[in-house]
Amino acid sequence: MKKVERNFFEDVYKIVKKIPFGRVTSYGSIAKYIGSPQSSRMVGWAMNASHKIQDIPAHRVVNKAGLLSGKHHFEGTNLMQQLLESEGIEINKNQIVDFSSVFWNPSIDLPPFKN
DNA sequence: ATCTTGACCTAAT
DNA sequence: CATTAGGCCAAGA
Repeated sequence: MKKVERNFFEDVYKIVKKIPFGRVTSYGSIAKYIGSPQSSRMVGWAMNASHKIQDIPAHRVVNKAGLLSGKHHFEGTNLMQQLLESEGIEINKNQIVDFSSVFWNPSIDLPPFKN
């Protein structure tokens, strides 16, 4: 058995994979769902490491303000925005339009924290 | 082993 | 409104 990633990262990946099409969520919400509401930075780190993993729609994860804080980590300058727009999400100035409508809260849509 | 940085969030000043 | 500080955990130098 090989444990390349910590349990924390795996949990993050699981949730990110479960983000529905055309929806987005925030780092903090994921962290909170896992049980560490103040470990949102780690979610970002998990995303940073997710570039080598497939099935990780990191473009669907933004910050709490609906700002594409991680767009600079994608290829090009606006790949993240294009991916989101291709899912029907409007973006203006790196900020998701009507963020509340497309926001997807794992704590609500998914069952309570279970491993 | 220590120190710094990081795709964050909240609260305080 | 801008800035600071605290918190969380991991990876790189």
